[in-house]
Amino acid sequence: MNARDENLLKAISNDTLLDLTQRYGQSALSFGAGHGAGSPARYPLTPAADFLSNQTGKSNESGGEHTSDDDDGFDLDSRKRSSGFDDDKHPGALAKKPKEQRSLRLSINARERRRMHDLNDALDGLRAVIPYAHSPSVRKLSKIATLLLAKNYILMQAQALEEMRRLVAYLNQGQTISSPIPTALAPFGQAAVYPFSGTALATCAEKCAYSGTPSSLFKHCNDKP
DNA sequence: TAGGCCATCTGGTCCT
DNA sequence: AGGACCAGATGGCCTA
Repeated sequence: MNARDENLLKAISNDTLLDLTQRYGQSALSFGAGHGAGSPARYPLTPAADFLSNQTGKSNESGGEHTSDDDDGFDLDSRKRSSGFDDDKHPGALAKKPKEQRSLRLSINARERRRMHDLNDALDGLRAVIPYAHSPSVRKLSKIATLLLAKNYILMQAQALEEMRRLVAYLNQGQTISSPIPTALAPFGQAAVYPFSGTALATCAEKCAYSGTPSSLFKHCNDKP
């Protein structure tokens, strides 16, 4: 782990996460929210895909699933124009390769693109279940911030569970078995960990102020204090 | 304008 | 052999 990551890790300390969690309660834990059907495509067409959409139009292939084979026909020049591709910096560039290698390379590129998109989808899923302010005024968590926040969230959940177990054990001491354990103290489930039923999300600025530790994690905050 | 974040391409390595 | 995974390089976009 490099120094930058360590700083980020400190920035997303357990205390900070506890604060966030207690502040936002369960409302921030919209499991699956915003990650289902109907959400706009997050990946604008790459030059390759852009080209393909034109190609498929020309070639009478209507709206089928995007496969790696589809990408085999994409136009190198269009990619070079708008995707930062530069033959000068890539001496072994695609255009100079035989058609067979070129087609193989394109298929590999398409697979890699899909793989990264899957990875990003998974990160979006993670963002959806960790407590931070999901609002239009708050920029999406960066990848590294998502991972670090998720890690601390897991640690916090484990800690909360352990404390809850201790509490239940303590309450059961000297009490008759007949008295039922309140559901709010159930050792499992969100109710035990999130007794707060927060409804409205606080602004990012409030969140940042509450956390007390302005950090690089909250650079996404666009709210004015 | 510098720095952060990101998408993409690419070649290498490992696995099935 | 083909696919998955990875890390480096590069350029675009956005923000302070």
